[in-house]
Amino acid sequence: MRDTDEDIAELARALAHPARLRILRLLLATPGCIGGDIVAAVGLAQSTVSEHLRILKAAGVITGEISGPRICYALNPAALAPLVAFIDTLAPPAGDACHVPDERDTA
Amino acid sequence: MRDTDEDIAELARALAHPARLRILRLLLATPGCIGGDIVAAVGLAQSTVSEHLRILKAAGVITGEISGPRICYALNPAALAPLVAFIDTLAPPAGDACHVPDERDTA
DNA sequence: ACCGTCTATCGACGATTGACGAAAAGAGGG
DNA sequence: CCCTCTTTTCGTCAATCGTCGATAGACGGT
Repeated sequence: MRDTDEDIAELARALAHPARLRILRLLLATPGCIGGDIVAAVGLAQSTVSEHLRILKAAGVITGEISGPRICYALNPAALAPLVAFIDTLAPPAGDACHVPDERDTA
Repeated sequence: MRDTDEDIAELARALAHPARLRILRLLLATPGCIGGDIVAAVGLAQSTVSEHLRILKAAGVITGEISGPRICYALNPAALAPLVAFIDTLAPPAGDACHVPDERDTA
């Protein structure tokens, strides 16, 4: 992770689609692992959902682990750090004391 | 602001381009107002930059105010709140204490 | 071994985005 | 009134995105 503009842009692009946001919410709301249930939930074709999953995985926002016949998708919120850091740079609101220590964010 | 998935996606899309990130950084680093200087900084055609500015303005991330012959662009970080809220929803485990309660955001 | 289920990948299509140059519109100054 | 400067808008082109159906690979159960 290099936190370049391209990296941040790719991260933002991963979030730049309602279907992907929905998938992330679904992943968040799901206690364990889900597979094809996502397809039914978002109401898109299986291949389309798989593509969105791939994009999210490529961006590092989620992780996929094979769990028998299914795949266990899990959120990886840490991957969003660069994007959050960028937004935080733009929006230094009242409470700057709420600074999450990111040891390798110094550069 | 309705904080729907589409709204958040549009917000994320506004950040989903290196040129726009660069413009935002530039706007942040600029003390006052800049106009065509942005064109030279990003190295794109003037019309292209204008288009990016339009997108950012449409997303509410920046505001444009006429200041004589030029236009004064300024950041509007508050517009990013829904996106930040969404990301915060995904990544709550670490520092949830850093929550800025916005009582009028509930509606 | 076979089948059913689940996921990933391929190829194709339409829609959208990003880029440019050219031209038009708005605001001041001579 | 005309001129200049700055920004926006228009038309066009290539590239990418989002979607789908169909297909292929992997795994567990019968």
